[in-house]
Amino acid sequence: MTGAQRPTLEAVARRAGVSRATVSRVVNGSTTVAEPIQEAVRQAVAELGYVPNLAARTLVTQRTDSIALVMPEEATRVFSDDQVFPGIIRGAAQELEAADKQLVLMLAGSPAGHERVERYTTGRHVDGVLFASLHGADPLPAKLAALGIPVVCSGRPLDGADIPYVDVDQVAGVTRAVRHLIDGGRRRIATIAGPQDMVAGIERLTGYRETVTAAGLPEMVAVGDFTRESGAAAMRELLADHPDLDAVFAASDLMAHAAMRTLREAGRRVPDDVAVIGFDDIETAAYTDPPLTTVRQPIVELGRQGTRLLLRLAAGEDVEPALILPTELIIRESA
Amino acid sequence: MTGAQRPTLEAVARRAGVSRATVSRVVNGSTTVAEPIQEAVRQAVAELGYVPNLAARTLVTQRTDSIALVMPEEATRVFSDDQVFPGIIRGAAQELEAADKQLVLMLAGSPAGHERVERYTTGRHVDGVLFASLHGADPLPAKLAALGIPVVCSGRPLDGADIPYVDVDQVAGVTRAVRHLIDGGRRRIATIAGPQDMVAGIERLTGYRETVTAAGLPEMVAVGDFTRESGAAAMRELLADHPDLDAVFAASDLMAHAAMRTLREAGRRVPDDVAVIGFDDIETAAYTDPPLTTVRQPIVELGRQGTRLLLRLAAGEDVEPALILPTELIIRESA
DNA sequence: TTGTACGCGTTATCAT
DNA sequence: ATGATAACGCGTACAA
Repeated sequence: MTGAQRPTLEAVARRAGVSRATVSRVVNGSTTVAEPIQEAVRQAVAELGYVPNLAARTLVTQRTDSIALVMPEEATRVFSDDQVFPGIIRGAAQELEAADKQLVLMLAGSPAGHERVERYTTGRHVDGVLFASLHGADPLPAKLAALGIPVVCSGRPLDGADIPYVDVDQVAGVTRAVRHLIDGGRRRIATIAGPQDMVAGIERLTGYRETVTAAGLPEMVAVGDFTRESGAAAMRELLADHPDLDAVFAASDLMAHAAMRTLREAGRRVPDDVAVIGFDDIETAAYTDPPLTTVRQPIVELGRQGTRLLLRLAAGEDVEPALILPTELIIRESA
Repeated sequence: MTGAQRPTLEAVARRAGVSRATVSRVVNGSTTVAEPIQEAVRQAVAELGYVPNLAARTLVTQRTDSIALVMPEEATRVFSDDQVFPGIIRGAAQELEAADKQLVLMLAGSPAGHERVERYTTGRHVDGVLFASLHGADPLPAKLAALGIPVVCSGRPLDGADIPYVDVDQVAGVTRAVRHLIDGGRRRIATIAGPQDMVAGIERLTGYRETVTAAGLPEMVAVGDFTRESGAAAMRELLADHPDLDAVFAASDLMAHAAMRTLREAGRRVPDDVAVIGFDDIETAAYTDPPLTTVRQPIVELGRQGTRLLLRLAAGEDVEPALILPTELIIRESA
């Protein structure tokens, strides 16, 4: 029982004994239609099970009622148990639901994928584009903005493009974490930094550097890419280079988790010998051994606010150039 | 520098000195166009930066080139560090990318959300719908199928509807896990079951029951909802009811993780006093203390295969009624 | 307040 | 092989 012709505006009009235009008005909530007629139309709509054809509507209104969420897809990272990207998806979905718009999810990992995203978004097939933290200085956001397409980034764009963005106050969060270590008497504080082609990686390292330097303490840095594997490798590197370290700030909880395990394997006790602090506050953080002290970022809220900003932009409003959300230091037992 | 009119087929045609129809043919890869003309058209397309208007195309072709991925959204579950849903998203995205189609993500948690999904999908705004594991006996898949809309479920539909689905062999996976416990000499094997309104929860419990019963062992069951919190509560319940248990099979890694912690807090050693096995093999499983023995399910592959099935269905092919993927017992140190 | 008529950009059906 | 031309379903000036 397939292809039963979908009813069109025309069919509803016939049924209700009015013109297409009137039906269109009722469907779109115009107030200039007499009440009894509205009622008749609504009845016909219900009887026929009429649903507007979005393609036709888009063709004339030039709106698609959908926005794209673009995420970098490193095969291994985006959907490991890192909760950052899922959190952003969820926040965006919530906000779009309220606005009755669709979420088109695009992964832009491979060059082919990136090309595809570019084709799709520049083709104006969406009303706006929300970029989740990109790698390097991707020129696409600026390109879209130049085309007049609403764009918002999650995380400050690295190429300095003048694109509205939402982010958490990375430096402040890291500063609080490192201060906490210092206040706890730690003096040889290392860091496992995030990837230096992502703004979150860069800023968290900056926060570390500024804070230890201001305290007159030495810098000890190893670089990872936010994953557990990289965290373990970085921790081994730090232990080899600085066997006397007494604390580690890791730029992600996953790296912190792996670092704790590596420390234990090396015979160091956490936090007695080495204190560890992470960043993110993923759910697992409360279940590590010992439970992880970490900097919580409101990741779902980031997705929501970014989407809200985008919707306002798409509605033609002026928006603030940046929206910075606060972080919170969650003190558990690892530091 | 905004709204610069997008070039249309008409503009390209003028530029290339041919008709709209010819440009359309070239753009859509028809072979019946003379080579030199093809070249001229392609040049014009490139110069003008022409991109087809999808709405116009959809209007006439009746295809949208997008499919919907519908997920239940329990505020807490879908995007916690459970990797099931992100994994399905990723698999679907990969497969759709290859097919050059878009992924429209819809969360159907609230009644309002569910209603929205229904409106959108029945409105034929997508070429097909992939449902991620649903709660209870949702009538929507069957309703869509009755409308002739291609539908595939991830996980067997609970209402017995005749919808094609993909799933892993839950019972076989659980059986292997419980057997492993029995082979290791365990005789008082409890389970922390998943929610009994989801097919994965039901089947994993079935697998447990069948296996322990076949071995002449007693059943000890507590029910959770796949989350850590519920796992901890269930473990406490089991300890209270059956203090002499010597093994636990948990229907998710998150619950297994929490169970291990609860066991330790109760003074039981894992695996010496109580062996623990989970289900999923999320990344964290390798990093728990001790590392978790678990049943791995190929979750990304599930998303891929489901999407592939859906695409074939949308292409008018006949497809097999079900596709069952194998699981694998990953033996680590908890059992 | 309601209806008429046009146009949105594309593909498909015919002729040629 | 190519070009007119008619849909596709809707929103909206404009007319009544």
